[in-house]
Amino acid sequence: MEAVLDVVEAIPAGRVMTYGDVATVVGRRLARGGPRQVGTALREVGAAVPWWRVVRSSGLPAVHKEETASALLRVEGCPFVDGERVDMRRARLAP
DNA sequence: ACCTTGACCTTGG
DNA sequence: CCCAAGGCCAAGG
Repeated sequence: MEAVLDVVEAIPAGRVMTYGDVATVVGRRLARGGPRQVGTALREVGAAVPWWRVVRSSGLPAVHKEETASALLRVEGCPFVDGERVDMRRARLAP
């Protein structure tokens, strides 16, 4: 869980990573519950980490604060498509 | 100890 | 592209 936060903090502005990717990078050892636990961890820590740089595999931001998230991402210069989904091909940080 | 919930993912219609 | 089903597992009641 500690590792998860590190990874998220390491995401550069304007880039994003999916929950699944984070779980993969961290490894099954620490991200035991897969993507779900990543989300849970972020919820616990609150605004201490740039959680808005973590999006779903579909490219849409997290469900509860999608407005805020997309806004912040736009400010950071993250590429979008259709005006809402993140352009994964460019913004996705390689695992 | 059991049950429910949930910032999700993948696969198959 | 949209929907449903199954899997995953930590936390909280």
